[in-house]
Amino acid sequence: MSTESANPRYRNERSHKAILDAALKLCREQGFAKTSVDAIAKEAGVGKQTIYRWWPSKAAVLVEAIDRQSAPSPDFPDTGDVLADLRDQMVIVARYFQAAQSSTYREVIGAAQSDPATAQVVLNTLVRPRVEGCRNRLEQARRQGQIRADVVLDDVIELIYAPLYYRLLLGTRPTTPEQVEVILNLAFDGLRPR
Amino acid sequence: MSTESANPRYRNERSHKAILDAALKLCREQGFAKTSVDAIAKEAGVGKQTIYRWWPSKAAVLVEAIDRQSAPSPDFPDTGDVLADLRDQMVIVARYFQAAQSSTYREVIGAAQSDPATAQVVLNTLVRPRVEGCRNRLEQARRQGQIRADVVLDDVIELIYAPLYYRLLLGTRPTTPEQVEVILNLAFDGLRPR
Amino acid sequence: MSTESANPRYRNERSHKAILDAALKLCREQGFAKTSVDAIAKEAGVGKQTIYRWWPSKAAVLVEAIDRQSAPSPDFPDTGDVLADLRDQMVIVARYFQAAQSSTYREVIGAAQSDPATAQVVLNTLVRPRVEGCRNRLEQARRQGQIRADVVLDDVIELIYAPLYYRLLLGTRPTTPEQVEVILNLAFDGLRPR
Amino acid sequence: MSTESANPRYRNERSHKAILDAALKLCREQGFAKTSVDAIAKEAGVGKQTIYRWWPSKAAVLVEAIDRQSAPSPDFPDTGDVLADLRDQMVIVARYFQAAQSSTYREVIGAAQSDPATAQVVLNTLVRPRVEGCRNRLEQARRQGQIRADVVLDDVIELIYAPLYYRLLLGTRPTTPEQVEVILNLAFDGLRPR
DNA sequence: GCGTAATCGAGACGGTACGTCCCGTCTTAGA
DNA sequence: TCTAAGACGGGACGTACCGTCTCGATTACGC
Repeated sequence: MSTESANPRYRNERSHKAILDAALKLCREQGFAKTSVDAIAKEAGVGKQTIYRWWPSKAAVLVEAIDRQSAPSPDFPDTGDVLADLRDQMVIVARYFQAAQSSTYREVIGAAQSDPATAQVVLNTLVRPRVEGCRNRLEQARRQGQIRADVVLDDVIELIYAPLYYRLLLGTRPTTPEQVEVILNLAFDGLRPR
Repeated sequence: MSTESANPRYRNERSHKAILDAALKLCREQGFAKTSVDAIAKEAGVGKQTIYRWWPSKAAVLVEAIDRQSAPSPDFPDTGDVLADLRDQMVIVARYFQAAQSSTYREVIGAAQSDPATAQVVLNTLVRPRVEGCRNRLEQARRQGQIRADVVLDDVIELIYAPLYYRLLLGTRPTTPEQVEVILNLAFDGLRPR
Repeated sequence: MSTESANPRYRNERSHKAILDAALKLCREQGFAKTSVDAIAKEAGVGKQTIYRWWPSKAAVLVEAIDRQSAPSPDFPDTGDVLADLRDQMVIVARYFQAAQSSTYREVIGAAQSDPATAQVVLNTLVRPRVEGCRNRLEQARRQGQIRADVVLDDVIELIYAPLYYRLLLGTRPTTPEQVEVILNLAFDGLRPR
Repeated sequence: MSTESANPRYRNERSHKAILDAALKLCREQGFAKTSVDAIAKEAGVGKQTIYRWWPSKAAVLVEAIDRQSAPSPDFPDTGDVLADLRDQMVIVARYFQAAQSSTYREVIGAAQSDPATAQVVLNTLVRPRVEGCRNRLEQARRQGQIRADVVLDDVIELIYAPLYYRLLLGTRPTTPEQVEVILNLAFDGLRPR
């Protein structure tokens, strides 16, 4: 880990951008695991130290790059119909998980399993802000009586988003827009026979 | 990858067991990522070649070890009450995910994100057999009218197990028996206000 | 190498002194090889650029520092007895070579083996002026008939001083006042049996 | 430094030879200081670890290479005339010091100034065996009355060889066959006027 | 005493090399 | 004949310094 002082006053923005771009490009071409910090530095025309000065690990670089340039926006639609809004947003996520670029995201989450620092930054940078957006939207829906009043919203979020992550990370089946329909159907109407 | 012929006729069972034990022990002590094949071989008192002869990677060793000695059994209880049986089994899973030993499982799933071969073996050895047990139990429940007739069972399985994996792999909150209650409540009764 | 104009008019004497002191101090504490320019700059409370502005290399800094503050004076005693004067001066050198501080001198000569610029500055700053003093003294001695008339003085200087450097740089034996006696005895009387 | 066990039983002689050759070649081409261990490994078609397994440093590799393939033999001629034998052997040394290949030797001695381990290996491998040969020859000469009976032989060796090293390492003048004549003349006949 | 220009401390930068770790394969000697 | 031990070629790691550069801030000179 770096022992640098890293005063952001002196940060070179050109290099910063070049590193994020190079990291994403190399991961797209050969995967996160086969992308070395050396290679990112070389591709970005940057010294390796410059990477270690500003990020604690390769994974941290990619979390930032994914957050800025790859992952779906944390903004949540609001048309008044929570079911429709959830469907729209989840379909975006499902399509992102299906797309080639999501494999970097997948690998970064993989790396987080062995490195608490990476897990933190994944959670805080990639997951939390997007959960936040969803929670706000659900809060309003609950106020408007579109969902049960007695639920804990984070439980709801997990219930409907977790199946997408499950497929992404366990690779059981691809995530599809149809899956989103199924999830929302089951989640809203329940499993109990009527 | 090994190019050995690996005739199981010559397989030394003492070494086989020693390798699985050593692998689990070292992962418990220092994590999967910091456990090298060299170290497993040394700990098991075995040549490195012996490991590569029978498994394609460190992860594959641990998949087998976890399946045999660590993960919850694929057998599913059947008391006639599907909700109670699900709860019982899911609580076992939740407790396993909370326990220290699950971190090896977690890291192996992490490693699978960057290695399709590992992903395959995780899916086939660890996930599928346990999903199978659950699917059989749900099938009977559906026949008995305890859950809706129109659901696809794998979708149901994902709906209720995915939140446990979500917490395990994203680290949002610990998995607890209480979470199991919440999940089953939401999943069976639905989010829609009555 | 610096491309600065480095007009000495603007030279900050406080910094100049601080750099020489810091360099010597760090070399004393941890050796020349482990002393980095960064460390000298930090120790001296000076920017790195300030060092590179006035010296072409770390070695050059230390040559100046040694010349000013560490090495024996280039002045040569003259009592009329050349043998006694040589002995006195050589004993000073021998003692200096034995002292801890000489290890910086030793390492600088070592660095000069790989860098012609350093070799030049060592020769011109540290060696030549001291050889000069010795040559003048020998010249007078020869005029007074205290040594053979047909010798080339630089050959004599090498003959008697080289053994001290030999021990210093090859580390065969420590340089001692006794060694000085032996050298002068052999050099003046010759090896041939009488 | 290596923590390997380095059991010579398993040493690959082809690699051993390739490393020594590559090291000498690169030092000849670009100097010892600019020759990196990486470069030697690449040139030799060898992993870097294989170098660190058998030698503690780049300098140690070159000491062995120089001893085997570059430096004058430790064998000392014996024609019965010690002065002639010394002259012959010293001329070989003087010529070696003048030749381009000696610059590697020079730089290795330079590196030894900053690293006691290298100093040891230079002394034991390169210097001592050659001094030994000379001492034996001088011993015989003394027995035969060709040199004074009261001298310590190592002092004599230093007296006559040190000037060659002095010129080599301080770079005052090139070492030449003529210098050898001068040294022997001064050393045998002494500085005192007759 | 004022404006300009060079120096100053600080430290980021593109690079090179370091010495270590581990990979997966190959070799050796001995049971 | 198979195994443990471990050497091998190779690649990546994270660190230490190199010598240059870019910042504002300070300092010293000539007008």
